[in-house]
Amino acid sequence: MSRASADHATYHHGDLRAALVKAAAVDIERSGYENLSLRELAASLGVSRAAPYRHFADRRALLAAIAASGFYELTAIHRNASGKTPQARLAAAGRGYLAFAAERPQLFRLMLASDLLSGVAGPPDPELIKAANACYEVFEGLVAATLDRPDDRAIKATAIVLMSSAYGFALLRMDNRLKPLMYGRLTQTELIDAVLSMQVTALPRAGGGKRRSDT
Amino acid sequence: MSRASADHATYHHGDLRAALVKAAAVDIERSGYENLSLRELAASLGVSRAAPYRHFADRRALLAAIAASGFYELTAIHRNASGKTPQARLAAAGRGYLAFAAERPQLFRLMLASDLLSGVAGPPDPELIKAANACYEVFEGLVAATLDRPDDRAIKATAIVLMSSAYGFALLRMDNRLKPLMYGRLTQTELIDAVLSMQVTALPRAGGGKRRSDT
DNA sequence: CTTAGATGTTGACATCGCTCACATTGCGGC
DNA sequence: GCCGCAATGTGAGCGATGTCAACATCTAAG
Repeated sequence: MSRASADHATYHHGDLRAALVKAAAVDIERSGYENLSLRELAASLGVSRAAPYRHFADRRALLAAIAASGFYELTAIHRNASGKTPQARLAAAGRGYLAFAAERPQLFRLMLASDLLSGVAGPPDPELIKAANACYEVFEGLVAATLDRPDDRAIKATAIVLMSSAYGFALLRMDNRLKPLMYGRLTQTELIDAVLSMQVTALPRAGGGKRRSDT
Repeated sequence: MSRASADHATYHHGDLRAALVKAAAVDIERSGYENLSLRELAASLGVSRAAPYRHFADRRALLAAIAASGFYELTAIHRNASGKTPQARLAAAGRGYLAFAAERPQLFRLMLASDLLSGVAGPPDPELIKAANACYEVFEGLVAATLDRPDDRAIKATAIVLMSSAYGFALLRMDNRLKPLMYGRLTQTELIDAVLSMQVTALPRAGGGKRRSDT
């Protein structure tokens, strides 16, 4: 039941499925999901090359399972975000989200920027869709709690806009891509504050005003 | 055989390098950059499978060239954004950016969400870095023009926040991932308006105020 | 015309995802 | 206890892929 250790020669592998997901997640963080090799992965776990196919239909299915587990984790982060006010809870969730993306950038990229959910390389895994939607709904709940008059349109518009900001910033920040832009000028935390406060500033108006920018 | 019908062909295959980039971009839009096959690509152009290696060191180099050409195009879009006021020009550039992402989602993903710039699977291509930086700088210029007192910190903070929003929204919107969330409630254009107006609302304060959100 | 360099081809190799036939283990029914 | 069945792991192998080396061909310069 516990994680099978390499030294213990077991009849069969303890829980190969879980071991595969775990080891693959580590591999991915090292070299990106595009470069994950199933054979190499199997070898590193001491099983044959065909063994993974007893638990996953194909490579995409493994990646989908990894992504789904990532969404479960992210959902828990959102659920556990604590604070005295709804705004504080939302901000805490946002920081948790950005921390998650910073610590596991390649997993984050697999979850939200791969072809797994796009359907361009085959229909998306149903469990993955469910996991991603569940994560979104928790976030939407956090957003709804911060609105004074939470009608559905305002909730969704605000949630999507906030999510876009956090998502885009998380991806841009990864791999130190932003670093050359702020040498000695802006620290990461200053930037995060800018993102958060900018959104909070604009928040009350979101979805409500018909205010249009001049085209 | 199926020679390229280039009437100004100088030697064997006209301009194979450009033909490769162009055909590969089409292939990528159909099935994602992860599933691009060099051999298939070469065959579709009527050349042998080793021919591409006369122009690109490896598969990554081809992908990098495609991504770079995408950045050139995006830079041109930003440069050509027209409007009466700086704000209008910035908004026009934003719409062009979102339109680009909507029309060529897989190219957009390759440019901004692949492992090419991350360095996790080898050092990034220098030309690609240059192309991406050039694109950013044009955008930063558009942002700077909208600020009243454009000190460097404010410019960079605002540019990054705006870029994050547009970038995240573009990626979230692709593959109709947002569609289930707004059935009969929000149209795409309404959402785009929300993103833009929300940013514009918050814009004057960005990077300037020490205003902190309650944590 | 000659020749050097650029461009394209053929053959080969290692690796990859994936499948199939077979061996082994564990568990539930007798 | 025993047996059989389903789950799990193995090994060999197929087709496709990225990549390289040796060879062939064409262009352009001298």
